[in-house]
Parts: sequence; C-alpha cells; structure tokens
Amino acid sequence: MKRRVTLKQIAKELGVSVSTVSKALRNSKEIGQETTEKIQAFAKLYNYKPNSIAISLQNRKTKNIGVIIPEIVHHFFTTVITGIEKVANEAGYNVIVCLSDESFDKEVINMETLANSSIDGFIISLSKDTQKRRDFHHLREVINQGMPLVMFDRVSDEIYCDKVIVDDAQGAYKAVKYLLDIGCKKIALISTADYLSVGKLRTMGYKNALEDSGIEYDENLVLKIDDMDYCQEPIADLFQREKFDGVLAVNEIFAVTAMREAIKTGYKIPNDISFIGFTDGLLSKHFYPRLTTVNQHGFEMGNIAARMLIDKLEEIEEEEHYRTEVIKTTIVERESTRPY
Amino acid sequence: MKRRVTLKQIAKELGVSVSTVSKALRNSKEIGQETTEKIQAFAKLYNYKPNSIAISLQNRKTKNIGVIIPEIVHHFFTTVITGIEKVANEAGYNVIVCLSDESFDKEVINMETLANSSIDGFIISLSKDTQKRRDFHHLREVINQGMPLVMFDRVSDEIYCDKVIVDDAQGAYKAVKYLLDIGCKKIALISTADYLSVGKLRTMGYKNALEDSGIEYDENLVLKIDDMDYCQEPIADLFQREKFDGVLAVNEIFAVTAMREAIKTGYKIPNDISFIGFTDGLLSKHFYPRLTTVNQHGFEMGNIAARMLIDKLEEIEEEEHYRTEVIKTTIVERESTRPY
DNA sequence: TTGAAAGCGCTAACAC
DNA sequence: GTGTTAGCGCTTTCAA
Repeated sequence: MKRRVTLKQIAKELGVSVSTVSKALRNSKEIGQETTEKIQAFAKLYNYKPNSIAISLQNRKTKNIGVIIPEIVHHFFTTVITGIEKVANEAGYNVIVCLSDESFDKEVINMETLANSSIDGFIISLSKDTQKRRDFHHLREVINQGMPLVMFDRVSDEIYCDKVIVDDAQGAYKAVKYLLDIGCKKIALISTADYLSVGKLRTMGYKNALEDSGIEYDENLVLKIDDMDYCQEPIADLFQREKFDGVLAVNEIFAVTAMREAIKTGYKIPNDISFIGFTDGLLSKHFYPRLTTVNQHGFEMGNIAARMLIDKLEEIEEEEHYRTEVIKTTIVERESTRPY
Repeated sequence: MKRRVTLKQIAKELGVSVSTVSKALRNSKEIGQETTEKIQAFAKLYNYKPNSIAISLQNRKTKNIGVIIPEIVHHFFTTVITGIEKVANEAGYNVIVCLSDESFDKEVINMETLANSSIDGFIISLSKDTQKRRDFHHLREVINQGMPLVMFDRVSDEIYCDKVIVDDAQGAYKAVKYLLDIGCKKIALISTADYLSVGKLRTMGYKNALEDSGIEYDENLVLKIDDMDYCQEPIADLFQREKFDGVLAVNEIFAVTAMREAIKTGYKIPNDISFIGFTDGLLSKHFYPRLTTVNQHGFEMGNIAARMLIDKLEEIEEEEHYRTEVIKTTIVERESTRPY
C-alpha cells in the first residue's frame, strides 16, 4: 500500500520548493521548461493527484452539490437525480444525496450537516412533514448564509429561491379534458392529502377542468388518500359506492390499484372505464393494460435544477435574481385510454 | 447575508487565542469555566459551526462514503442505497452517489474523482461494461492506496475485498423447486447475458434444480436477453414456439412482460401457468396478478455493505481480513403462483 | 526562474 | 488556565 504523494514530497525528492512544483504542474510559464518537464514526469510516475480537500479549503468551494429528497425508492425522484447527476458531473460536481424519509427532523439534520462546508449549494424537494408543518427556518438559514438553494417539485411559496416545478394544475386539467374528449362522463379523482402542494394543485386542475366543461364537481368521486401503503381499501370502497367511467390518479400506484379493482369489478379497460395517472414510471409502462400517464419529465427537471444551481454557484446568474421554471407535462397515451 | 463565523473571528472578538476557543467549544477541562461559558455563549449566539473541510484536511478523514452503482432508476439499487444511507448516517457519514450508467469509462472516472480525497471508502456494484471487459485496474488502484472498498451484488472474484452478495444460484434453485412443488412440469427461464455474474449464477441454479429433480435441461426453454428495453419480442416468440407451465425470470420486468404474453395467449395465471421473478419491486407488488418473487433483500445488503465499510474505516475490522457475506434470498409468495 | 511566507479553518503538542 | 507553534495539502502573493 502506497500512500498518495503530496506536493511537498515531490518537492523534497526533486530538491525544489513546493511552490515551484505547484506551478510547474499547472504549466505556469513562471517555471523553466526543464524544471517543468522534470516535475511533471516525476508527478506522473508517482501518479500524483491533487488533494481535493486541500483545494476546497483553499478556495472555499467543494464542487459538491447536496440533494435532499424525501425518498429514493420512487421513480420520479430517481429520474430527477439522474438528471441532476448528468448536468452536475459534466460541470465537474459530485452529488451528495441525503434522504429525509419524509421527516422534518431528518431534513433539518441533513441540511445542517451538509451546510457545514460539505457542499456549495442545495437542491431539495420538501418532505411531507415539512409541508405539513410549514416550518422553513432551515431553508432560510442556509439561504441567509449565502448558500444557493434550488427547490423542485415539492416547493414552498414562502421561500425565495430558484424553483423547478411542473404545471401540476395544468397537467391534471389536461388529463381530465383528455378523458372527457374520449367520451368519459363521470370522472373520479384519487389524490393525496391537501397539504402536499402537488396534491392540492392537481385537485385544483381537476376541478377547473370539470367546471370549464360544465360538469358539476361531485365530492363523492374524490378520494384523498394519506398513506400510500394503504390505498386498496378506500379505492375498492369507491368502486363499490359509485359508478364512473374515468379515473385520474395523482400517482401510478393509485392508478394501478384502481385498475385492478376495475378489472375485478368486471369492467373492461378502456372500453368501460379509462385511467390516467401521474408519474410515468415502470408500473405505468408495464402494467396490463399499460397506463396512460401525465409525464412530469423528471430527468429534465433534474437537468434544469442542476443548471440553475450551477449558474448561481459560478455567478453566471446574479445572486438575488430568482426564477421559477415551470415544466410542461405531456400526456403519454397508452392502453388504459386507447383501444389496443 | 452573514458569512459563517470562524474560530479566529471568535477569538479576536473575545480577545483570546484560537486554541482557547477551540478547546472551550469542546469542553476541554484545560479551560477555565468562566472563559468556557463566555466562549460557548458567543459561539451559540453567532451560530458557530465547525468547518468540516478544515477538519477533514486535519485528520485526513472526510466522513463521506462513495457509492458507485450502474443506475439509480432501478428498484433494487435504490433499496440498497436506502440501506446504506441508514447505517452511514447513523454513524455520521454522508453518502456520495455516482452513477456509472453501466459504462466502464464512467465507472473509472467516478472512482478517480472520488478517490482524490472526497471520500474515505467505496461501496460499488460493477457496471455491465466492466463485467464484460473484466478490467478491474481501477479497483486495484484504490485498494492499493489503502482505501477500503466493499462490493455488492455485481462483484468479481478477481478482486480481494469485502463483498455482499445474495445466493443467486440458490435463489434460482429454490424458485424452480418451488415451481415444481406446486406442480409445474416444464419451466422456462428468462435470463440475461452470461457475462453478468447474476445472470450466470441464476441460470446455474435453474439447471441444478432441474437436474436434481431428474428433469432434462431443454435449451429451447431458456431465453437470454441482452437489452432490457427490448424483451417483448423474444418473449412473445418463446410463447409462440414452446409450451410450458412455469416461468422463472431474472428480473421483474421480464416476468411481467411474460405474464402479459401469457394472458394474451389465453392462459390463466396461476392455474395454467405460474411465474416467479427476481427483484421484489413495485411492479411485482402491484401487477395483476401480483408476482411471486425471489426477494434479494436490498435494504439489508445496503446495511451490511455500509457496516462492513465503516468497520474497516474505524478499524474495528483488521485491514487485510476480507469477508464475503451471502444474503439468503426468500420467496415472497403472491398471486402468480398461488390461487387467489 | 525560483522560493519563502502567508493563509484557508482547524487541532494538538508543548510552552508559559 | 491560556497561548504559541506547527502542520494538514495546497495556492498565491511577493521577494530574491
């Protein structure tokens, strides 16, 4: 086992000073050609690699980006991370991922740890817990310290920073319109609790679309589910209780669970009933029938979020100027709405 | 925007020396109580947080763990990451995730960047490309430099280090036995290319189980698919070509694609034909019918991998002693093999 | 053309 | 008890 060589060691071996080595390795024209060559050859031989910690300390930049998300076992978030990684790596940044596990406390702890000079900036999507409490002091704090922060998807109006979101309301609106267009008359909505920004916005889109089409909003057709792991029962119950011929679900799990109930109930999809879900993940692509979805373009979101952050870090974008980028959702048509 | 305070600033403000502040903040009994209190109060007021970069430089530890995986949009890998995060965070480590994107070159680049003092140790699962080329010089290099490395799932015999794997062969063996037990007579295998350690091992398990049960291995019932995104055609073809009443698939996508073909062909699942897949992800849990799977316990794998690495880092485990932990797969029975 | 010295923020051995 | 000094690995004046 050979330890990494340092500038100092090279300098000693070669009988020159540390600063000479440092300069030579970076091709400074201050240093004579002969010396430069000698030093570079030696460095190569011993496989010299600059210590990035020392460099970070020196110029107070880490070239690390901190990403805090609620969970990673979730197709949408992983596509966003993939998008962040791509842009970040291309710009020479590493990505440190922390999971808040939907908990406010963990979110705060993660932010604090990372903020202590582990990273240059944050990309974050709020935990459910944080959205419920509406306590954003930890975000304010890092912003105050001059650390750039970009929020995506689960954002808050109360914080001024760059944001990337999808047009959740519009997306839901388009989905409902689409269902109406293909002939649905009664459309159910399976959503999450309202304190989640996305749940609320999508519900709004649903309502607006109905209204604009002169259809009365019927509370009985709307389900608000809090716990993802416990959705089958309320959904089955909905099918017992009501008759409808279209379903909009705010995620693919709800959508697929509903399709299962529909099939069990004896409906033919999409002939008797059509389905659209948010989150264009594996389930949507592979379920039978495949699910028509509102694609949130997670990869692009990640790209943009990373781009925004890096622009701030490298001062391409001025500090006090905040943008909110809204990504257009698109509908991916599949078997759950289109005869196949 | 207020910059973070440093020890130096506190020292200056309070008219004491830096080392006094440093000691006082860490409750050294060398420092008088009065001074200590004064300093701590001041630090608290100005929200002093030690600069972790400086500390890293000082003790040549970063408290970061580097994780390199082929992709993140993959249920198995995300569960492993979740497992790693948990153990790592509890031990005060951050996790830096890098994606190799199944490419050898990216894997090498990622390793090199991280190895330049960004992290204390690696957890890695090899890219397909690396397994195909059998070029492991980058792994050897970091090990040589004294950086601990733990491999999981996609490992190589040629490298000496700690490893966490599942009993892939055994898992496949058990799955086939299970299918035979519930009455299957002809079992097809849908696998990946053989250069992937897991594909090979699972195929081996399949063969052994048949052999031990006195059933002849029939090449025509075995599919080797290289490209995940292009599996429907060969699978459909298999259903055209052959008759069988059981299927073992090495991942849930293949399994689910096969179920779709079976249903289209008019089979009833599980009455006419039964299915088992590896990877116990969302698809398995939510498909209709739900898929019986060989669970690889990704979360536990992550836990163990992180534990192993940290034990090495904190010298709880001696340097030159390498373990290979084999995790037992378990079969999760669901609707695809059991009448419901 | 080269090198000495200071400094990034912190810790620790050793003086006072 | 408190301070001085050196040093982690590197960059960057500034002097020689």
